[in-house]
Amino acid sequence: MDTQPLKDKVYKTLRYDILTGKIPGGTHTTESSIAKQLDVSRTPVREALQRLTQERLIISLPRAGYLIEAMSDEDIQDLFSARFDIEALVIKKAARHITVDELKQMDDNIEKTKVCIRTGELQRMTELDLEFHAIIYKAARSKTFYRICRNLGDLTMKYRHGLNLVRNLWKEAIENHTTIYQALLTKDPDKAYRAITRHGDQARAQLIEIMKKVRSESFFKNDI
Amino acid sequence: MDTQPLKDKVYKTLRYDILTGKIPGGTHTTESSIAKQLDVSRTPVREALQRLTQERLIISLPRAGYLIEAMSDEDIQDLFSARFDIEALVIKKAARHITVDELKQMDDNIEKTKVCIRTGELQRMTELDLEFHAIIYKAARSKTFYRICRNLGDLTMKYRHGLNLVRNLWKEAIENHTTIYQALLTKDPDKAYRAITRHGDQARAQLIEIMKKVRSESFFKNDI
DNA sequence: ACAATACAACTTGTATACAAGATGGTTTTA
DNA sequence: TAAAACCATCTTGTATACAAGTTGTATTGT
Repeated sequence: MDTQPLKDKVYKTLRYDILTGKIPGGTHTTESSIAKQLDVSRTPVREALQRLTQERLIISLPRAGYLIEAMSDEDIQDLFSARFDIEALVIKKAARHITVDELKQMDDNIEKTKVCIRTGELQRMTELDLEFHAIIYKAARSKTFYRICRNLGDLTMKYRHGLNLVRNLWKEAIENHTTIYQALLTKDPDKAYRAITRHGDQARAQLIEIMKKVRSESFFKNDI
Repeated sequence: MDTQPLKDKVYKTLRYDILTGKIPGGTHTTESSIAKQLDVSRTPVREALQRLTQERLIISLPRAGYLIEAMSDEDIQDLFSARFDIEALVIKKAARHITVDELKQMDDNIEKTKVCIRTGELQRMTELDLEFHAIIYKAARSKTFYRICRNLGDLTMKYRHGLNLVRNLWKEAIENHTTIYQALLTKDPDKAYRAITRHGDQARAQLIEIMKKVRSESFFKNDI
């Protein structure tokens, strides 16, 4: 589409680069430098940066540029906990409303993910994971929860990036997805609740593990 | 403060006017008209409008101005349900972490509200209500939940405006606040959970009642 | 009279010029 | 030599000019 406004292009570009870690947390940047890089004026860049600021992906330093948000370990854990707390709430609703068609979509999603694990398409796997959870959000039949969950899902994406490095963790995740799917098949809210809670607990444990590793690695690097 | 950027002033002004209903839902407006009214250029207005668009308070019509969001009854109920579902989750956490100082703040808040009910300061009552809930959000010790709850609280504010007209409803609300406070005093998560759930159910019932009234009134008006 | 086309008046989208504040280095003075 | 003041430079903040798209109306032709 040629008709897409520049500000949206800029927004999407920056957002993607931040969420995938291409622009690492802690990076300092300015409106002009981004404008120059993307060959547009400052105006669309300003608007994109403002949206990202509101989404808490970057921090505006008044008259001193912008900083790519780097959450503390504590904040990251808080984000993950909150996300799964809310998803646990949401899945109960989803269990009551989910349709056979949506269950079919989940099943397809799981099969596709299995293929991706074998072929090692990391990027695609992340997309499929987002999609899987989005099916649940949608099945809950609440616009408000859908919006909140999508937002949290996007935010966590940034910090889940380390997971891509460990093949094993994806296997665990897909097992959990299968369990969740089976629970939803029976339309039992409590069963689904337990399934997603386990998924969340494992994800959180993995996160802490990875954070430890990253921490110790960078510790060594800084020490040399 | 003279140092406050114009865009922030514009944002706050518009936001307040929308949330309090001074600018009614469904109103159509443009960047230029707002700029003229507030005697600033379009630039700060654009940025304010964009923030509000992201917050779902207004809708951007590409090259055709802006529309003040007017949620459907269904969406409003969804918003209220989601808000109290999440608050129920949050208050369990709050019950575990709340300090005596915060409990004192709640107590003060309740006393102040009682005074306001007698004097009939509607504006102040709304502020105190937001404050009461904010104490709970804060006591949950989760930045993520705090952010979500504040956002939902602000959004519901707009649609709670009808409540101001009915003195009786405020009395019910303050009774519920007292119950919640007492539950938190005992630091019993489940008791607190039950208290806020009741508060939510009543608020939702009141909302439906008021929506019916508004609906039938406007029905008559349109019928003449 | 009706339909189609063109134009005029809106709208937002984008670029740019300039204002104003903050920061850091350099120069000057004690 | 050290400290203070000033200025150059970099940042965002704001205004404005112009581009481009959309819509509705008026005019013209059939």
